[in-house]
Amino acid sequence: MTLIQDLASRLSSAFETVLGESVAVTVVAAADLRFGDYQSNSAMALAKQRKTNPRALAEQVIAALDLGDLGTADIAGPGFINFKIAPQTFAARAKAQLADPRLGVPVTGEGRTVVVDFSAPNVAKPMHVGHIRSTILGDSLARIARCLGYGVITDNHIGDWGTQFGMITWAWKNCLDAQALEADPLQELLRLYRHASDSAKADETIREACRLELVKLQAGDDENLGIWHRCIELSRIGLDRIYDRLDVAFDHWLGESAYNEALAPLVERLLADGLARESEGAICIFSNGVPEDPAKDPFLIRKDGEWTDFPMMVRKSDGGFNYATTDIATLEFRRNEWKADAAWYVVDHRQSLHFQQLFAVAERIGLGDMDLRHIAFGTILGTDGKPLKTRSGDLPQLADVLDEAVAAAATAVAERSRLDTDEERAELAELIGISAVKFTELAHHRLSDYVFDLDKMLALQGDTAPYLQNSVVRCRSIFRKLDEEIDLAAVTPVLEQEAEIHLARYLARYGEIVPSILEDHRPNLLANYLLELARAYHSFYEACPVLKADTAVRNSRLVLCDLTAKVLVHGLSLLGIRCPERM
RNA sequence: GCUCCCGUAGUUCAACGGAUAGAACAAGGGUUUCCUAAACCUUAGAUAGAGGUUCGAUUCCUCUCGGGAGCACCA
Repeated sequence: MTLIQDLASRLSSAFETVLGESVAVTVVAAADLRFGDYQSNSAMALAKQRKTNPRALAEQVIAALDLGDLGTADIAGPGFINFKIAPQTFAARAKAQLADPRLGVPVTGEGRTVVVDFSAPNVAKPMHVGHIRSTILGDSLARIARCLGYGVITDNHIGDWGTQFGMITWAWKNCLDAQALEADPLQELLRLYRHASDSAKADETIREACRLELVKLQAGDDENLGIWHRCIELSRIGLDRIYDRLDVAFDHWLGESAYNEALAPLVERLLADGLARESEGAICIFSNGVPEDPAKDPFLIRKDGEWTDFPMMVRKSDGGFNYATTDIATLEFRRNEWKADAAWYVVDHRQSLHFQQLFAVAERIGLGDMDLRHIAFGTILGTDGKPLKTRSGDLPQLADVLDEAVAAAATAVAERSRLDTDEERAELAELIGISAVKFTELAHHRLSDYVFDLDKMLALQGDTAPYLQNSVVRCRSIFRKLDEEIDLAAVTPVLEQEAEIHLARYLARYGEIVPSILEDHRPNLLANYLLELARAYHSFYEACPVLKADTAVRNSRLVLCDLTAKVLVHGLSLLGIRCPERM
């Protein structure tokens, strides 16, 4: 049980005693430590409902409140109830936390299966910087959900069946450079794609030719399927290399092509059930009048002063399917085959309208009980403040960006690392460079745009991954210098210095932070927490010598060091970031 | 035109409707015979504007201004 849960439960009993009925109460970590460690606004909220005086209610509640030896409570302002936790409570918590493999993180997702759909690059095009967000964010959310006990299925729903394959196939047939393909397959595929894309843009007949290649592929044409297989195979090599470096793995790679067989029957069924109908030669799903407010209806749009249909198209007039069809089929598969209770789509915010439609369709086809989330994120901007554009083709490739990050980290390592061998240093540079990129992503609010600025990303001080990693290294270093075996599990810390209490206070919050991330799918809350914890540790480290202290104090502080290292390592692992032993 | 997202220190970011808006970078001043200075301590600096709801608003509502995105055969 976390401190918040403990306090809330005791407070709830006190309210029940006073009011004669059970009521919901809230307790949150105090924003300002001068007021205590935790606070509750419930007296104000409940007094308002009952039209009584909030301070008077709070006083009655505090009189009825049994905090045991947790700490003390008092009233402030218009009726805040502030809790001050006793140092020995924090000490006992630290001891218990150290003995707990979960470090105090509760299990909140047991029995629930969630599919996390993220990364999903288009095959045959190298990943570019724009793919960082979905990949890193999705991986972290999957790790966090797994930690909380959810059954997690990660699925890389790659774009391996869409329009770009028509283009690539056309270019493959018309201007493949076999030697270049041999030498550097990924670059040749990219060249083919760019060539076709540019040509199609400029020339109507080429656009049509590409479209026909796609139709042939989707109809099962042998030659086109052969080319397709070859492209997938080659692309996988490049993708795997990047996922390896990023330490990202998927349970499944069920791309759009995996659902090809399901699409035609799906559309027939939608037609038969009256959920879709023909329009201008295409098959579409229209508004069914729910919700009543047309502005909230994803199938309506305002045009020339009136609300007009904005249907979801499931079959094009040429008979081809588009990704709306695939997404519906994919969702059904995830429910039927994987028994998923939830699906989280970690996808660019620009697709929010599409997901509103998809989720509305899910309701209509009987999947309304699924918890479907579009976990949207903002745009990565260039240093000019404008979005990096996908179509232009001149986006920095992800692999190059990672190389640059590692190179910059290598410079820093060369200047300040205490590691001896070149091998260790190279390994550290790789770790720090990748960590810096990941942490930059995860420390931001997912909906905000951010400027992709390598220099800032790699400023290896302040609010960065190396700052956190360095805290762990400092913890570990102490234990390397310790020349005796101590059974820390037997030690009950005694907290006297403010820096010790402050550190213990933050350690106790870990179990409260991790579940809260999934309330709005925001790993940046964890990133912020870890920075605060690391700051508390660094301050403690400066103020409280460990190894030179008397035995009892030393052992007490060793518990804090060990627990800090464990929480930081665990928290960083939920962000997909590893820690070095030394740096 | 309509819909959605976003406007917080010079810069990059925080803040379930809570109290005196919190960090980092940059700027100024300090700290190392002492466990890793990728650190610590310290000074200065911000809610775009106007209304409204509320005991209480950066947060919710309305409008204005500014930035971005989306608007059926692309994904």
